[in-house]
Amino acid sequence: MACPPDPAEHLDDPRIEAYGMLIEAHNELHHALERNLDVVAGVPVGWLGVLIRLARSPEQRLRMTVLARDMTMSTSGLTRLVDRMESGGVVRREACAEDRRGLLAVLTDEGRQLLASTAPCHIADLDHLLGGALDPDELAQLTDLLRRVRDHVRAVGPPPG
Amino acid sequence: MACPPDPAEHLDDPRIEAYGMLIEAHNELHHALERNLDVVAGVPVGWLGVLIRLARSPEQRLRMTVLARDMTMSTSGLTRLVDRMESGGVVRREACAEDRRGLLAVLTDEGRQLLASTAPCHIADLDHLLGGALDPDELAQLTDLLRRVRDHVRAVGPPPG
DNA sequence: GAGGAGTCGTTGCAGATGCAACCAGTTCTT
DNA sequence: AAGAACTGGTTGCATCTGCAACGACTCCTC
Repeated sequence: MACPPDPAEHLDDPRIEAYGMLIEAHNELHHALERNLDVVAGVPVGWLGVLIRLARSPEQRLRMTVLARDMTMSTSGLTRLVDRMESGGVVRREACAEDRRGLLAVLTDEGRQLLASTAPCHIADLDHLLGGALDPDELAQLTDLLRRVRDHVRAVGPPPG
Repeated sequence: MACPPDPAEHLDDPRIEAYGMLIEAHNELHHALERNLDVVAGVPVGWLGVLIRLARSPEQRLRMTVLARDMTMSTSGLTRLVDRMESGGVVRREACAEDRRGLLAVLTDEGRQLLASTAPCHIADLDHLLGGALDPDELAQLTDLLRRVRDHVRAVGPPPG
């Protein structure tokens, strides 16, 4: 009930705490993965995200726009990322047959090779970091909760352009 | 069992999926909050993080280093962030009595005021975005799982410098 | 108490990101 | 079928970030 010296009135709100944890868990995990993967393979984690998504897609190719949405980044951000990866030879841009505006990011042989050589390391890191904290059931729970948050936010507000 | 055209062998690993969801939920939420808060108040979300942490601390002040750790960012990143916030008049740097190397980031009256005026909006956004996706029990579950991930990663690997 | 190792915070620098503006191509309207 | 409205992707620009290197200070060791 203090007045001037207590601006922390509603600041222990469970939603604020949840969001804080989301940021902190994300950042800690990101930094740890980035550092390790960079040391052993010299590959940024973002590249893996693209490589994995392409590898999972039919024909190992995806439209720039949908790849940007999948990566939850802006199209301009994805343009630069694909630029770098194309310079690195792991993806290639291909014209889109049905829509002459469109471009497809395509996994190259070199990209498949890079993915094959780094994925085991990435999974081992992830197992070390996530598997060490949560058992498989809890991990599945976490994934489910996060998916629902993601889907709801996507449904409510539009993504960045 | 395909050979050349199936690089997606172990790519549906639950740990990869969990990490992907963490990134996507984080990014979607971050963008949505940022856009809205920027429109209504012109304040970056990162500022709120600092303001909230300071407001919750005794004397509304925190050492730069511990603030950086709390924010899960590098000390150099925090230096610049506090620079900007100090220019904006919402925090102030104070010398540390016990350690003459150290500095304390201190919440100013203006900072308290900014927090008071933006926190309700922030909480409303969060309620809209998180509360719309998860009920209170699930939110608490999510927070708990994320906290365990954060703590484990922190314990295993050192933070960035 | 002198010297070396370690910590605190800042700065130069390079890299990555988003927004706004833009051109090319598509689709809707009339 | 012509023009308006829209979508897909790239670019200029500003911002934010982390790492490495640095000076200031502290603490431990001898």
